[in-house]
Amino acid sequence: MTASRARRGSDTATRILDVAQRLVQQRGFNGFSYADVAQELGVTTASLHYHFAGKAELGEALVTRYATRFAESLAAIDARGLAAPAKLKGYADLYADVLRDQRMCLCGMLAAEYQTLPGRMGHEVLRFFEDNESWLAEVLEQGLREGSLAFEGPAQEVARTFMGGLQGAMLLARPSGDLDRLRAASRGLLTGLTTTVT
Amino acid sequence: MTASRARRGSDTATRILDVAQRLVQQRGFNGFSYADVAQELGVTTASLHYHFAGKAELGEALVTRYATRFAESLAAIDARGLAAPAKLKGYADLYADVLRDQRMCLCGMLAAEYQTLPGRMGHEVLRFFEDNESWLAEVLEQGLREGSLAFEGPAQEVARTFMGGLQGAMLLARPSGDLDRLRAASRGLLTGLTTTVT
DNA sequence: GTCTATAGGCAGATAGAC
DNA sequence: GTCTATCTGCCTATAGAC
Repeated sequence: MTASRARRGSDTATRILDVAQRLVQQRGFNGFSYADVAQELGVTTASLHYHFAGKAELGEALVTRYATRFAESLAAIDARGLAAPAKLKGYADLYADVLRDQRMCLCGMLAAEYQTLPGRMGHEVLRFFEDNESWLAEVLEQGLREGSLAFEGPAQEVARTFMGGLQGAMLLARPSGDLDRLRAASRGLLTGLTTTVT
Repeated sequence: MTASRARRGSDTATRILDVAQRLVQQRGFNGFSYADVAQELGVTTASLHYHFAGKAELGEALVTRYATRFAESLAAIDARGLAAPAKLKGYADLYADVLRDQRMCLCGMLAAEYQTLPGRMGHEVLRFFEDNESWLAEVLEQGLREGSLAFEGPAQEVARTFMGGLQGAMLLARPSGDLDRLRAASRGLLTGLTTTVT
């Protein structure tokens, strides 16, 4: 897969992933073809098959890269040493970034198509959400300890509700192209967790 | 479209819609074919084209029927004359019904695929969500008047956040096949709106 | 690494017999 | 209403030249 390349970020494999990712986020895994990607890059589909054996392998690479980058973003939030509400705000902001260009979260889109995905892809999508849940649950526990957050029930359940709220808000905001809808939902979900007066 | 038929609910057009609806809810509009539906019904694709000129027309019929039925369910909730929290619970229960058979909400699935949908279909999907929003917003206002609900900001925004929370919960619950996740999210979203002590 | 050429299959769709 | 037969186009994928 073009292993030895000094200038990362612009070799062919990476550009294929970039275009394919955008297409999946906008149209779904069943809504784009090798031909779409090839045409946009000005190459042939045969060239794509050199870099990624098949659509399934391309899909796996997409999810893997996306999950890695997302984990890095979460680590970056952690590194700032913020209070729990600010961390949640940072998390929600990641979603706002995704919504630009009328994109859905890659894994949110793939979750919708889950039953049609190649097996390995499906597993990676599941893991993405589990990792998100774990990170959020930790932040929520931190908030409890700090007294900056208040909620009932297991942190993991609240984490899922929060993450689902953001995914659903993206899902509904995208058709109308209204970024503010996601922002409003983020605010609403956050205020439901924040202690009224610190 | 097979207009004159006494025994409604089992004529061919209806059975086509039933199978197609399930396939769209499970696999997406770009994840099923006329051949899939035809095979399951033991007819040919040519027969499907007799009832629905093309996939776009079939899709429109699917959304129209789904929206009509959903509106009827909401009217049924209204007819019971419940307090606002109970109405919201009734609304959330509609989503729980949908999740059975690993199904996504038809319009939630189509929202993901929005950018690939035939124009008319897209419009109908948008209208579905607008109608839902309006109904929820009214219930929320009722809750404010009753004193049974408490929230900040415009009712319409809260309605969107609530609806998005349920759609997102379905999206995330379906891959793991865990119905309880949706129930937990429903509870969480509701308690965020309910006045602590009446 | 990228190309041309092509295979083989499935997609949505239509014509016309029954 | 449903069928057979067929069309055209796109899809994923491969072989082999450059």
